Amino acid sequence: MGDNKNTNSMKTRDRILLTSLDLFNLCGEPQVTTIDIANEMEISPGNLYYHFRNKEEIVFELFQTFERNILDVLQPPDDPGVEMIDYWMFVHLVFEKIWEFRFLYKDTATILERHSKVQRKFQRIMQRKKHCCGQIIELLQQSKAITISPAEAERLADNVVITGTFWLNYQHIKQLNVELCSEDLGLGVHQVMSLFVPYLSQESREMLAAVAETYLGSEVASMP
Amino acid sequence: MGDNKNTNSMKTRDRILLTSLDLFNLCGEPQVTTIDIANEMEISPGNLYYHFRNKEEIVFELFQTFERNILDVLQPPDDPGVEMIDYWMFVHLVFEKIWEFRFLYKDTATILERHSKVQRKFQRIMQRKKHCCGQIIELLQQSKAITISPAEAERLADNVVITGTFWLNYQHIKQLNVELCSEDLGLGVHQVMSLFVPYLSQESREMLAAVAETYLGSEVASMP
DNA sequence: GTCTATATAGGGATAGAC
DNA sequence: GTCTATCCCTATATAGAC
Repeated sequence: MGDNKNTNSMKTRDRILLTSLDLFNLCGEPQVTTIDIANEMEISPGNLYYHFRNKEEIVFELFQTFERNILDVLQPPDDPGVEMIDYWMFVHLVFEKIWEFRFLYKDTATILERHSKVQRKFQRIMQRKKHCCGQIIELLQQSKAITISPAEAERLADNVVITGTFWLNYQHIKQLNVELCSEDLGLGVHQVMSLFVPYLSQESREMLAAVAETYLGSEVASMP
Repeated sequence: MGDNKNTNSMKTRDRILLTSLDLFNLCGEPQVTTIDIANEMEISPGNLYYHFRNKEEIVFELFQTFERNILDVLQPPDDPGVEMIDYWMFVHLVFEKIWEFRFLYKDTATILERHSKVQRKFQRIMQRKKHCCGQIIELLQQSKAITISPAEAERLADNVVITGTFWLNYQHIKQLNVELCSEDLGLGVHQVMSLFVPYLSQESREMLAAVAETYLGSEVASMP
């Protein structure tokens, strides 16, 4: 039943949401029918339609949960004493939240096509990601950890968002047979952080390398 | 009828392929039915099924054309006298080919889901992109235009492929109302090239900036 | 709240005439 | 090669009993 605690004691409405999320993440939202969801839960399709007008509404509700969660996470560290490890953890949190709702990122086009409300919300999340990235660059610059021109900072922010948004898709195509799991997310974090590396001071670069070593360990050596 | 010359004098089979390509690119492959294709061409659905067993076969044939084309393009420049502009043009050619078959990149997951043959082929195209990128880094290093460690070169190559593969998706979400057109591809090329910038020598960096100026002109100023 | 049964619609695909 | 007619299947969604 995936990572979520989905027990029979829960309200049916919530169980539908959790089961849908699991199936969507596993098979892709377009592949999962309302019947599939009902079967998996061992309830009748009629029951499902008592709780939700249609499949769209399930997707929309899941998206709203995602939106609340990710906007919550997208508060970059801003203490004066932030270290490289804090940035790493921050990116990791974002990746974990995306992982939890990865079906939204697997078939984004198809899903956004249908609901213009979700379109704009998804767009705003990406803008927010970029804004966060800008703030982080600002911070790094203040602490002399990075040297970068405004124009390059703009390109860097876009590249961070692109890699942060599509790394899962990339990895999925790269290893079609191997099923990715949440333990592999560190590789994505590493990939994103690597975008900052050439701009970092020698000192910060070494600190980042140490963090990567800690969090990836041998994994980094076995990367394809 | 899009960019392709699709005239009534052509063989029906080829007209089906061109019309499908246009509709797929315009609306997304999952949204387009065989009926839509037949209607657009003003032939009967039965006629379409005379030429193709099913929709899958149309997609597969289009994919094969794309594969031949892109593998043809993915030969990085290797003359001793290559300049920054040659790399720019190379990336531009890749973007143009992807643009021509952009439906494959818009709903990749859904499309790959169905045909395991296409899966492996698409995977190989990405590997090839990365290989190309590696060769380019090698060349740049030989001509002293770039300084980069092997580990960083590996991350850079992945980032280049990610941005090269998903920039269209990114741009599409970013500007949902505005319809992207092939004239905007320069922005994607610029985004990819920006990944190399921090590693470039001062001289090469200035050359690249000049090329970008020429090919983007005022466009670069109006970027969001 | 939950079930069973069923209506509806749309897309994929075929048969057979021309 | 092309058309018309039609079939089948599957997914969505509803009605009404319990």
